[in-house]
Amino acid sequence: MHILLVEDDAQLGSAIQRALERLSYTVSWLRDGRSALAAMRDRTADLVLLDLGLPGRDGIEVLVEARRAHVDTPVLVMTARDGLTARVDGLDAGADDYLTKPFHVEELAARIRSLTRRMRGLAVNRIEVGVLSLDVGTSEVTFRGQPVDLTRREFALLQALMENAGRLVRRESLENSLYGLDHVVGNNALEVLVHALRRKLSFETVRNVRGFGYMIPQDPK
Amino acid sequence: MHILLVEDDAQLGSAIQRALERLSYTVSWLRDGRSALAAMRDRTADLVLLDLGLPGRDGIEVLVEARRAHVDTPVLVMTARDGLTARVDGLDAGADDYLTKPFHVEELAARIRSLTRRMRGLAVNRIEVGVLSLDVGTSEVTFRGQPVDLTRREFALLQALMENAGRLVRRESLENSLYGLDHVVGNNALEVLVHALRRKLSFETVRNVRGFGYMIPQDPK
DNA sequence: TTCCTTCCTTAGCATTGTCTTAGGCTGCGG
DNA sequence: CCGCAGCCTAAGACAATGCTAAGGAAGGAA
Repeated sequence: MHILLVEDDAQLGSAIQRALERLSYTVSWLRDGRSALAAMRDRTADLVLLDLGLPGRDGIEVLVEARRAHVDTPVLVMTARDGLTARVDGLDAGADDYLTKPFHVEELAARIRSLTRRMRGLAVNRIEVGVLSLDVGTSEVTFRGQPVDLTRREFALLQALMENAGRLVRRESLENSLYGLDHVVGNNALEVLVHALRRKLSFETVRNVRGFGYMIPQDPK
Repeated sequence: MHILLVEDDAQLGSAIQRALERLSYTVSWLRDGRSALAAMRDRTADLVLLDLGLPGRDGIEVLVEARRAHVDTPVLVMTARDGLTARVDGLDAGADDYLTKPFHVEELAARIRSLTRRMRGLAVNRIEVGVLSLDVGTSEVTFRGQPVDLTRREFALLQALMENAGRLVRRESLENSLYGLDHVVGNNALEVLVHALRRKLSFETVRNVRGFGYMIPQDPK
């Protein structure tokens, strides 16, 4: 998964790059419109994160130009809070989603996941793993046919685990997708969260692999 | 089932066309108002998907013109503008439903299904959820048999919730359909609105799911 | 066994989300 | 020009949430 980040602000750019790399995306960071356009024409990226406040050439122009060249890579536009019309223009110009600065890394990660799901064709809003079912759209979860009330964090954790059902999800990877980079949380926050989730489902549902992380088996009980 | 898609943006247009064809609709894609109007006059389409941000001739004009020519094909309007104004303008001009960009394909599919059902005369413009009833055409709302006076925003909120009765509607999704992309609105505007609506109905009718959003149960009290 | 690391569990407290009221701006009709 | 309806922001109260801390249990290695 290769992400093209187009952002002129050094601080923000490097922060985003680090955050995304920690989520195990490959990130190419470009700082101006010209090289961004060139890179988009190469079509090597799977997704483009485009800042609209670029110096010189406007981000919108880059987008329009790329679309004109039939580059159909999904583009997620980032814009400052007051760029009101810019946002609308961005979508008209062919952006697939937008994000208003400032945003949380968690939010960005969610949008990226949603976009990649969408571009893989059939937008699957529902993840089913045995007796577990999770609807990303309505945030509803059922376990053995019964609806389960989860908090936001619990939901995010369950989603991350269910998206990788049957496979081990590394502790580090979970912490990154739940808390992002800017938030340094204590090292047992995740454990507490796992415990809360287990209590609401069952204790066998979430399995621990000592020293590595957690997983939900293909056929949870 | 033949759908007329009127959209000038190449990227979005082809995306929608592909998505709809995958759902086994027949799609004719037109890129400008003039040919759209001509096609509507032919009355060969069962449904029209009309983008309001057309170049040259405005989408609204196309719609008004078609209605004047007694073309009564159902029209679903797509817009990137402020949710409310576009909604009012569009519906005034004779649209049957609207959708704010960006939207998910499933959302579009749901609206299309609902529109075709409605035009088959099965369900009219009325949404009924238990003791709640809302008429999209006349903007009338009754609760426990009594008519209720709602403002435009309150109506829009209630409609969004009733269309998803029994399911949770994300806060973000509500904000998007109420305020469109012009998201400069403070973050508790929605809460104040919910409060106003609850006061006019009852406080148990609109349920909150902390951290996610709101919902109206299948059987509201 | 013994020691050390990792994980589980509970409790306490700071943060955040939501509800509610109040106040002010805007546009429209008398 | 005034009054009113509609809808926003601001601010305080209060409860849910999610963190840290801390002690105990369980796994793994010598």
